[in-house]
This record gives sequence, structure tokens and C-alpha cells, in this order.
Amino acid sequence: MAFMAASRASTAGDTEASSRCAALDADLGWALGTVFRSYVKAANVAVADLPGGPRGYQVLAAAASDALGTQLALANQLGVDRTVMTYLLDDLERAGLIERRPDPSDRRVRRVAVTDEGRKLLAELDQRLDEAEDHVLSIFDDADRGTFRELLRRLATHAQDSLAHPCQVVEETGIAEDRPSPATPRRARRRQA
Amino acid sequence: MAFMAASRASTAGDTEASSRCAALDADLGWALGTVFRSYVKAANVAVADLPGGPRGYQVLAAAASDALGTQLALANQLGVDRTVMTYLLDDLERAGLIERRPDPSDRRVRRVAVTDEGRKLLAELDQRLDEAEDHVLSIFDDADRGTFRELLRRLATHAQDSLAHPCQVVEETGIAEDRPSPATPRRARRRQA
DNA sequence: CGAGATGTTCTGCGTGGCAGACTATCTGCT
DNA sequence: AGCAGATAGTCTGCCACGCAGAACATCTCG
Repeated sequence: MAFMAASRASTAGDTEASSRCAALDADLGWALGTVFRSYVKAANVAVADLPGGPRGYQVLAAAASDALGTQLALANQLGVDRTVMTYLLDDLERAGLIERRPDPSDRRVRRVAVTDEGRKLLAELDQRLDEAEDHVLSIFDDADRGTFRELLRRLATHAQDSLAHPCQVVEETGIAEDRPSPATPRRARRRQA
Repeated sequence: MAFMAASRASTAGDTEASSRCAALDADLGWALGTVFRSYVKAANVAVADLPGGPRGYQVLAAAASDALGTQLALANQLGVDRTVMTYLLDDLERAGLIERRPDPSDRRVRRVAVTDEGRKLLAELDQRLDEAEDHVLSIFDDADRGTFRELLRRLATHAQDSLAHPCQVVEETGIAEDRPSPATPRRARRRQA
């Protein structure tokens, strides 16, 4: 199956009953945001009782699969602020699902291990999230589902590598991060007096 | 090209230089989140001088393409909180890019029109965001790029329709939204005294 | 005519993202 | 051996967003 690469100026609108417009259909950001919110909604339901919800799951999954990772490595892998990770690990530790272990060769470092209880729960969470993911991808047949997951996975792993090497990204793409910033700080939400 | 539909239990790890693990590779949420953050980073740079950044762009694009939408319709289309939309429209209006117009048949309603200045800027923003999107999708050849965009678009339009009809989603998928919520409110970020 | 619903705006609360400061620790160089 | 610079983790403060509900004006329907 071949597709023309859509751009926002040339996308053929479809006729599905919806008020959205062709311009949004062609917008990568809108599509990514919409699918992501859809996933988050399903995942929040699936793992509502886990500290940190879907994010707590990702910590467990990452920590269970690898050699013991550091807190900072986990935060970077998962795109979580290091302060937020500090408190998320507190919650998971308090729930008995992980434990922080000092690194014998570097006393600054804490490494994150999943407990037996955490591994048991992880198996159940895997099933729940499979269900949530099936729901999100339910309009696809098996072939499209496989294709979409594989393409998304490739993008994500590349994006992850790029986040770890931002200079490389600038060199590769020629996008300079020196566009002007907003001249004034963004104002408070409330209507100014 | 055929792919097996990956599940998190059976994904073959690849050998790319990265500390991420096979479990995360198979996690739809991780992949969506990572790609989304990558997009947002590129898009923030591309439209840094626009009120609301990428979100401001989506308001302009949606408002420019359709018959005049209401504030609430735009908020729902774009997945933006209606309070946030109120202030975002304030910013865009103050910048001279849109104007709110009263609906002659319903005085509660304001409809959002893009000004001439807004339309001019939109053309430029389209180009900048094309560039940002090309960056995000740069590892794909034309065929994969087209495939990915089309699959993502179909998912997003379906998700959008589902968000507009949540009862239909529950009926279709059998996922009940009554899993237990966390028993205690989530604690404050700061360490308790 | 009145009850109920809706669009928009406002308020308050909780959380995440971010940047920087601080402390303890490590590495590499002189 | 000592010191400068960097790093891991924690803490603080600020800002923006998401959310829910209230208030007001307005609309629809019985």
C-alpha cells in the first residue's frame, strides 16, 4: 500500500462526520496530541490504582527489564523531570514495588530495583495495558497495527537517541534553536486588573 | 511489508546504542509520549514567537479552515481546556490574529474568525511547521512517511470522534471506567514535615 | 412561564515542567 | 595531596496547564 506524503496544504479532506478541518487532519502535532490523549485516558483507567498511573508503570517496566538503572537514567529514558522522578520513586517505594539501592562504586547514585511484589503486579499491569492499547488501536487490522507500532517504535527510539545527543540533532537537521523567544514573559492566566 | 503485531512480552530487542529496554520499546504509551515530546520540542522552536506556540497555531489553522467555530468547539477539537482556550484567544486577539464575533442567533456564543494578518502569518507558520515535522519524521523514506501519517491521521480522527461520544466508546470496547481510584489523595510534592 | 441546559468567564486547587541552589561525591589535573 | 569542575539526588520557587465547579447570561422545550 502506498501513500502520498501528506502536507497540510494538500491533504484531501475526508467525509467523516466531524467538525474538524482538513488543516488539522494534516497537522502532525494535532494527530499526535489527539492519539496521545486518547491513550492516556485509556491507560489512566487501566492502571488507576498504581502510584503514578501510566508513568508508574513505565518506571516498573524499565526498572524490571534492565540492569539496575540510576534515577537520572530512568528519568531521561521516560521523559520525566528529575524532581518528579524523585517523588514518584518515593511513592512506588512506599507501596513496596521498588527499592532504591546505593551503588557500591559511587555513593551519589541510587539504583532502582523492582521487588518481587512489584514484578507480580507488573505482569497484571501488562495485561491491563495490552487491553488499553488494543482499544486505542482497535480501528486497525493486524497488518496496520503491526505497521503502525513498528514505525512509531522506530521514531521513538530515534527521538530518544536524539534527546541524548542534542548537538547531533542540530548538526543533522540544520534547525537552529535560536528563533526569537517571546519578547515579554507569558502573562498570568487571570485577566489583568 | 508485513509486521507481526508487537506485544510488550514478546518484542525482539534491537541493538541500537541506547539504555532503553525492550519492555519500553513495546510500550505504546512510552513511544507516543517520546515522539510527542520530540514533536513539541521542534514545534516550540518553529513557532516560538506565536502566542500559545504550537497550540496557537492549531487555533489559527482550525479557525481559518472551517466555517466559524465557537470557542467551545475549538477547545474540544484541539483538546484544550475551555478556560485555557479563553485566555489563549485573548492572546491571539490581542496580537491581531483573530477576532471574536458574537453569533447573531445566540448571544451566549462567540465565534472565532481569523484576521487578514492572521491568514498571512498562518502561511508562514505552515512552512515552519512543515520543516519541524520533516525533522521529526526524517528517519523515514517517503513511503514510510506517508504510511505513518495516514495511520496516525486515521487513529486521531477516530479518537476525536470517540471523545465526542464517550458512551459509544464504552459500548464498543467493554472497558468500564469504574476501576478503583487511588484510595488517598496524591500527596503534595514536597517532603512532608 | 419556568425548569433545565449551555457558552463563556472566573476561581481555586493540584500537578507537572523547568531552572537553579544546595549537599555529597566523584574525576581529572597539577 | 589538593583543588577545580562536574555530577546525582534533593529541595525550592515559579509558571502553566488540567480540572471541576460557580456565576451569569442566554437559549430551548414542555
